Amino acid sequence: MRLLGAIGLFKGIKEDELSAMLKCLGAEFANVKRNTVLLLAGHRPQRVGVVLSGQLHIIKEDYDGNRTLVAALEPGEIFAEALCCAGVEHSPVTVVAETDAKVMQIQFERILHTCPSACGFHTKLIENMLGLIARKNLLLQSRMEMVTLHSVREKVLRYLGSFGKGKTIVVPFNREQMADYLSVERSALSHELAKMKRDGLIEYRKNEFILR
Amino acid sequence: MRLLGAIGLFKGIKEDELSAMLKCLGAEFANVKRNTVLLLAGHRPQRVGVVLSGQLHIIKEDYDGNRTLVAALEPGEIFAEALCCAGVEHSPVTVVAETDAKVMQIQFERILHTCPSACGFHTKLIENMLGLIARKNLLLQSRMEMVTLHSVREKVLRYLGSFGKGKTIVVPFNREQMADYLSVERSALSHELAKMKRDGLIEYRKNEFILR
DNA sequence: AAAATTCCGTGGTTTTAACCACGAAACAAA
DNA sequence: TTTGTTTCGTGGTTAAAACCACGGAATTTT
Repeated sequence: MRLLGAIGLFKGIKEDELSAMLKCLGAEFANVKRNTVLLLAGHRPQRVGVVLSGQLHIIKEDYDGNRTLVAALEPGEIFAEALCCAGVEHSPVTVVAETDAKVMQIQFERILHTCPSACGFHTKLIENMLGLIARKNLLLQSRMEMVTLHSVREKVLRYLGSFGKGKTIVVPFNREQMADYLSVERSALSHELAKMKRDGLIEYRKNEFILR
Repeated sequence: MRLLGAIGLFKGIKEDELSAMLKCLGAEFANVKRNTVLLLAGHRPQRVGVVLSGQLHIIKEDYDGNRTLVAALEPGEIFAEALCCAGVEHSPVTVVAETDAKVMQIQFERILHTCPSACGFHTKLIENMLGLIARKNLLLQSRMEMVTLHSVREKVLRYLGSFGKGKTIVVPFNREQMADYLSVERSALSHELAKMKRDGLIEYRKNEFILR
């Protein structure tokens, strides 16, 4: 369980406190097979999940039946935390194991409400959760600003600009993913990048960019 | 201060506890003139604000100097809470009074960390804050899903669909605002709405819609 | 009621991005 | 090395949305 210490949710909690805490929180560990459903759309999210190994997918089923991938979760990431904190009754998404995986799940109630023995880590845990969700908030906010720009060029400039000018930027995406992130079509992105290079605005090779 | 009891942040806190709590939190009240800056971009957000009267604007200054309005805050709304919770050092936005206004500001530290006298409302307050931010999160998430759809029609269907089918939907926007929200151009939205009416998908008069 | 202002729909034009198809490069596997 | 597979750029076409301009309806102000 070396991983646990590195998870944002548990930041600042001493290694030797961890196991007592997990017991107090009613943490459950599960080795799940591919395609196991960890949270079903429509149900009430009551547990915060932590991915320990493998990959989970967050799936949204449209009103007319077609599925879209909302996110892919890697080890160390957590899920259902915002749903729990918001107190939603019916989850809008399904969480399913994309590969065989190991998952930890914690009763949300036990995080929030101090236990009879008033363990010291509750406040820290809540503070961490608050920080995580707030940061996700800001990320969503800034992505929204980017996505709502009105041209591919603006989006690219904003995106690269967020890293800073002049220096080499290693974008953590391939073209397809970058296009998704900016919410444009892949080939349209390629076209625009080529134009911007011609116009002397940027240079790039693969996923390394320099903003002039 | 009747308003305070109705604010999400203070939900569940008894009326008669409120004033003691505010003292404990170091709440400061201010009557500010139009154009007063309440939080300056680049500075460290340390206080959570509550609008008591008037209107505030959240402004973002682009790298190249042009200002955009991120949000307009009405009485009862709070601001800077996500920034504080995320622990950001330099605010990306400025908050400024658009009209003369009355504002309450609370030291974030005092919300988070229980005071020496261990007032009982801290946990409740933090729980409320967590809920507010988590819900904002989900809102952003679902708006993102809408905004990233690839046609005006899809956006409209998704938006109206979120209210439900068959019944009369009173959209809380005029056309311009609705277009902004969907991130499309106003006249393009009008065009598409007209087409959708012709196609028998929707009916509408002004901001009242029915999704068939 | 008249005047002014805001809001909305609509036709027409232009610009842009989506879409499609394909080939070369990069990379991985055999 | 050959083969297969994924990734990316690019030309050409089509579809869609942005943009513009205007007029009438609706609303507010005087």
